[in-house]
Amino acid sequence: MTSRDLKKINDALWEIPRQGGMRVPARIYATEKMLPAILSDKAPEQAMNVAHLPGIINYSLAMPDMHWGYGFPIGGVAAFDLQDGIISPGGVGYDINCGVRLMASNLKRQQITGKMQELVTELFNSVPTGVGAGGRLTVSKAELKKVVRQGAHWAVARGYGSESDLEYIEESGCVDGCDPAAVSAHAYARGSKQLGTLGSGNHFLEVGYVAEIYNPKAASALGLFLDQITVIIHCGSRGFGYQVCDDSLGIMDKAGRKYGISLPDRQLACAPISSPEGQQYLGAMRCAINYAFANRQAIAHFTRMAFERALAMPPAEIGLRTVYEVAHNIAKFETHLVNGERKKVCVHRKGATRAFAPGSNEIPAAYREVGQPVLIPGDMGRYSYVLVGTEQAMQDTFGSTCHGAGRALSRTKAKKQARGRNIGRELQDRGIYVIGKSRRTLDEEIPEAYKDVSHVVDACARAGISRKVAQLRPLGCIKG
DNA sequence: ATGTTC
Repeated sequence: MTSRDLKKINDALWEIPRQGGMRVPARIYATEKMLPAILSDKAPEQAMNVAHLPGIINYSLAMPDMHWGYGFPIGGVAAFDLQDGIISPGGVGYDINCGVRLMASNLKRQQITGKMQELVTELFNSVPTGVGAGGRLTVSKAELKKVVRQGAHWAVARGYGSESDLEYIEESGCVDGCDPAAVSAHAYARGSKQLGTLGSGNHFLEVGYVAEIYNPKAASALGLFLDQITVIIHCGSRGFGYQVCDDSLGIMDKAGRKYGISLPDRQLACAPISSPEGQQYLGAMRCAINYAFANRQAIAHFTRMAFERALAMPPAEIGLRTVYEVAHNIAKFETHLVNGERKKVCVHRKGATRAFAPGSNEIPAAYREVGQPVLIPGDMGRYSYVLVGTEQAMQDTFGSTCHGAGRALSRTKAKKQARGRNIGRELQDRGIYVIGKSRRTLDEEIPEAYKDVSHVVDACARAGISRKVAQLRPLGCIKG
């Protein structure tokens, strides 16, 4: 695809007109400068494919961090009519409820100078990390059924973190409508040993600090101040969510044929929301959503413990509280304004973040005036961002924005570029102490493997679908 | 993303 195939809507928004079997146009959020990289990938074609799906409302949307994914593009947002529309596992992704928690402390950067190595080591020893990591917290299948019903509440009830965390998690850390009977024995078996584990790939736990504030009023509402020590936890539903997704694909493939849904790409396999197959996936997916909420809640607890041990300070002095937690691989029923009327729709966000406007009841009371916090991790070496949602996002993107930097290099290309280098040492020279479980992951995750997240965030700000609040910079990190 | 899986 070339830029000639796009119609310019404004400086940060482009449209692929409806053509062929597309039911709606596709819209890409990006600045002109970002277009060549976006168009060099198959992701725009995937956004067009999504526009073919039954019941899609308004547009097939793609955020500036879009790139190629399974069926739907990563960075894709699509809402479907509850009567005529579909639910698709490819529109959620393999890592169901992959998401990000931001924690902020009472500490200033200067207070932990020289302690980063100890702190990161303690974190690495406290949070199981890497492919197949598990074992810290093992639960029976019966207990796991409670986990998938209760989400983060399950973790808090068992002493992992506090009640006050729950208010600051999207959906308060638990969604309704889960169906534990829709989850396979294999998924339960995989999930039983993986609560409180980080995983691998782009998942990480990072200690950083507030480096810049763009919006003092919003930063103050979120309790953020310059040089404040922060923690970002990025992970998902581990083998449990993966298995739920995998189990559903075969079922969806058959359902597509049964209901006569014609697809431009088999990976868009889906079923009508109202069908038994659609309901089964929704029930199982919601179990995985809650599993991920419980997972991040347990990790947050281990993080607090590690801080206390490494810094030899009491919890009140460290003061690590949850600023907010977002999901960025999820499908949810939400009420949006469609053609001037409030309507409940099924929003798929795959590598995209909810970004609700000021005033929404879904936002914690303390933040309601400034909008929903949106947490955008960058790469290991540069920076991450805190944004807030806007009214424009409610009107244009079903209350959604970007989710991260987006890959610039494939894993294979990144590994090739990292050959002969010592990535840990390079990052240490930049003042970032990293412990990685495997050298391979560290190589795949070199900063150059990612686009500059500031460009992504600026495109969303320019389009008006979120506002910049603060920039965070890394000091230490653990990786799978 | 996942973990060694027809």
